[in-house]
Amino acid sequence: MGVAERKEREKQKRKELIIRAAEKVFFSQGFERSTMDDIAEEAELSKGTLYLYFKSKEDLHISVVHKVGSRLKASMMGIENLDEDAFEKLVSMGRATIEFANKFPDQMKSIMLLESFELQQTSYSTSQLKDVIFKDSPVGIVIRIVEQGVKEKLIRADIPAPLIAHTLWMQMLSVVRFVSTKSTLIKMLELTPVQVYESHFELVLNGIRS
Amino acid sequence: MGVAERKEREKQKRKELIIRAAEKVFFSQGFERSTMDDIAEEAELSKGTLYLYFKSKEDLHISVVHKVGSRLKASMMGIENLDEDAFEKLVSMGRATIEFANKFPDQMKSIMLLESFELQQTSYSTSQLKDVIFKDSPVGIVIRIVEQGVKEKLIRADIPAPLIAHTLWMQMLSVVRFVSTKSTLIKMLELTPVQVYESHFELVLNGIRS
DNA sequence: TTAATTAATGACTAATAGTCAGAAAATAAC
DNA sequence: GTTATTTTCTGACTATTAGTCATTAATTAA
Repeated sequence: MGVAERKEREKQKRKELIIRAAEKVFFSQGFERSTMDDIAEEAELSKGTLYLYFKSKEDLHISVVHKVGSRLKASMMGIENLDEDAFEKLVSMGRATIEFANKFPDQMKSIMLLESFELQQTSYSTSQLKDVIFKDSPVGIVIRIVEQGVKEKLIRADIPAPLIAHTLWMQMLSVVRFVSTKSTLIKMLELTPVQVYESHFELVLNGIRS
Repeated sequence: MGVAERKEREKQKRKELIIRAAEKVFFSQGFERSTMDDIAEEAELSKGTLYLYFKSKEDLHISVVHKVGSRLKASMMGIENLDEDAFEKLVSMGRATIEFANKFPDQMKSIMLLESFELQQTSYSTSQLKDVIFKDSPVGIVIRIVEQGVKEKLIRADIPAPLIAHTLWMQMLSVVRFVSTKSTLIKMLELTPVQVYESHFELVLNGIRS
């Protein structure tokens, strides 16, 4: 009798529904401004019900950001299989990230916020940790591209590939953060975001060249 | 008659007193957990008085973080005048930052948070902006060191020095953030924080070498 | 000494995250 | 088909706390 299974599926559906409603509310009003009542109304459920599926507003927020993160990752999945060398792929991934940040600035900010916070407070087992890091974040892809680059003798082999990959990803996030938070400064320096990004690629790729 | 001046000084003193009290409370309980009543009690003032000096909890928070930021900067002031070449100075500044982050992890986190947020929401005039960026953040020092490096022909001249400097500083913050938020991951990769930092210096300085 | 100005207070309001006893709906038992 | 049991949902309620403001106290000027 598949009743339990169906209920399980329905539960998951409700959860998704709530996440969708919360995403809508969070990104239209901002996290702080959004109340659980707003989200409940958007989801056409009562507030109490939200707490059956998420233990707190913060918990719901994390689910939303995870969802956004996996969307960014999805937008990059194609790049790994292109017929390009490692450097070209890394630049393509960078450009995809920039494009995402331009199209969905708030979503990008939330991803960066997640990357800054999550692991310090939550405690995962080692195996769960792998999932968390590699499921939503694009860093898993970057690692494989760096490994490809080491094989191609394009990227230096004296530093472990995963470390290079994480460094690249952090640096990518930091330049996106810079452009989005310091745009006034960039104008003041008589630069454009494009110049900042291009210099970033130039500096960073020069650093990892073998 | 210097009454107005004395009063002005006393006002400033009160403000400092409140900032000190708030710093104590914020860093012992965390920002979210700290209530304005806690801070008022620590400052031996009533809550209403806090609002005579700061327009909101967030405003007070920003003042506290600015103070912490200028302390980090102060700990670096000496380096600029050492008898070292630009690369050595940059590494020294990096190490000073790491040391600060190890000694005062919460304070460092708050600085990183400030660097992510501030400018997007507040609106300064161009001249004020310069102050905000260069008064508390160590980036002003980094710019001068990079300029020295360009003169010494150690650092590439094809990218504007301020842009290189900002990139370096962002990257420094991002590696500190990485080490502090992803320590479990670093262990998983069988690495140590020291290795992560050393690779960072190696990659980054290699990138800017002329 | 009195008037006027400035600073400080803390009881009060408004907003909202999270709870929980009871209602409603779905499922199982007979 | 009816009743009992389990699951899901509800929204009124509580607790907390940021921020306000009428009142009081202290300081300065007249």
